[in-house]
Amino acid sequence: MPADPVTSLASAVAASAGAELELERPGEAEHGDYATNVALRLAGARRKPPREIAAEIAESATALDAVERTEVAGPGFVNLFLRDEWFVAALAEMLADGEAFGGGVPGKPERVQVEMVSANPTGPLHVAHGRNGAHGDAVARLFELAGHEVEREYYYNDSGGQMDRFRASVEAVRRGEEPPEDGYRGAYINDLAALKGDPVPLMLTEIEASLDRFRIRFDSFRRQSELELRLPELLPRLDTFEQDGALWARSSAHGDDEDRVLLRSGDRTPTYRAADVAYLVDKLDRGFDRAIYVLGADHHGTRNWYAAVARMLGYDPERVEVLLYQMVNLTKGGEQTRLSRRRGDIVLLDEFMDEIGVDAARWFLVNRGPDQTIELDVELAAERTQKNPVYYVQYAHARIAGILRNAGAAAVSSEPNAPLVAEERELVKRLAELPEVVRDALEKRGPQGIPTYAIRVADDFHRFYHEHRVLESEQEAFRLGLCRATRSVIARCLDLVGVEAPERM
RNA sequence: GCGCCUGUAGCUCAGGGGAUAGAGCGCGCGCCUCCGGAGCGCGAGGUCGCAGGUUCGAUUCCUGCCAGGCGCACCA
Repeated sequence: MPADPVTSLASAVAASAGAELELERPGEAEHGDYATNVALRLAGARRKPPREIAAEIAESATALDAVERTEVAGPGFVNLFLRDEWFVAALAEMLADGEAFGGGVPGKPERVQVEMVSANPTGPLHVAHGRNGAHGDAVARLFELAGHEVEREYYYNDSGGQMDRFRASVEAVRRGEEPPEDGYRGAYINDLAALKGDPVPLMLTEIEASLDRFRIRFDSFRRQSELELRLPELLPRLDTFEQDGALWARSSAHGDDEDRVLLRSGDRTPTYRAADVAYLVDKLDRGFDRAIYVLGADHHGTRNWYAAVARMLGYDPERVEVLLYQMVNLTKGGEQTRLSRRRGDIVLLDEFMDEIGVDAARWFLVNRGPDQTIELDVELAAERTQKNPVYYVQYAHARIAGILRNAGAAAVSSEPNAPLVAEERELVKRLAELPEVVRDALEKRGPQGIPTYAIRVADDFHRFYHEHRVLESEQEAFRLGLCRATRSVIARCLDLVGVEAPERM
């Protein structure tokens, strides 16, 4: 089992108290290292005053080795004050775990597929696609850290009206003509026209290059045209009906918000929704325990469609998960006006990365919860790029790397030579939070807690560093151990959001 | 009209049934004989949209209302 000192302590306290409980870090130092509100929760059921229950729990917890003393406070909180031994043991566990600290061994390891970005290759990626990828990739990394097997997939439409217009536009330019009225235009169309062959794979190659730069690698790609071939076999297995000359899925009867057209009236060609059916079967038949769709909130109307398809086909709908994220709203110079490509404003992912760098770009796009619309002032983002907290966190990492470089072959140990100082204890407690922070982020499919936590870690480290010397101090070995663990935690957090952890800056 | 999301400090946002609601930026004041000052400390700044409800306790949960965003295609 990977180290999780806080949970271990909580279990120990729970055992002595005879009740499930959680520990939290009080806001005030006088309230101890950890506190629990079980007594308040139990008061109703046990029909006893909370402070009375708290006193009993406090009494029994005092017997624990890790606990120096306890107190009952406020309406019935139990505050725990821990001995140095607990901090020393916690650090030792973290160091023993090394890179694995924060990870997990799931009771039931899953094969997870995260399908993300999936922009149709009719043009370069926008910042909104960046949010899709940043979010999806972070969730994927969380699953991996938790011990699951993850594959990243990109799905795209390579046939149909949109792609026809795209190809026609490139062809027109190649003939020296203007793209059709409803076609695509722009510098990239001219660039594609200068190359030979089908523009779709050419465009896809460029998209892949952008994503590679954005540090997202895909394990597989799926094309709509290929999947559609299975439709004649699959559609009869669905709950369908004919109306107005079209074939409909009766998805509203299976949990969807409405029915969907599968085959158009007239030419009976399959819709995108029909291709969804083939794709879902394709995913689930490949044996993924969990198929995750990452979709922009403008697709929220179809969030129940996928599970409905799974139900109609007899699959467990629990295997299908739709992650929604809100829009990215770019403004410039504080004005609420939308950006326009025409004005040469930044809306492309590549331009965004040019402007603020890959690290800040990844950070900005997972920094906020997926349910929150991102309001981004491009001017400020570029101007304040050096003030971005991402650099604050990276700086802490580089600073520690510097100390460890200077330390050379000096001994590293989790055993202290003297009583721990407040900053050391605070830092250990902070590092010990990682397993829970990671679990929480995975559970809510919201990686925004990671950057926030990373800032706190950097904060505690900088404070510790400012107050105490590491090298040539009487606590050198212990503090080097603390540095090593801190660096590892920061590196882990940065990795989870796709940001580099520099040795130097 | 219906559905989803959001309303927390000047700005951008975390948080979330409990003890004095947090961060970054911006603003004000301090700190470099010292392992990296891309740093540290202190301060000003909030009726957590409004009104009810549940609860010993609500900024957090529920309902209604107000405001904003996004959907409601035989586009993807």
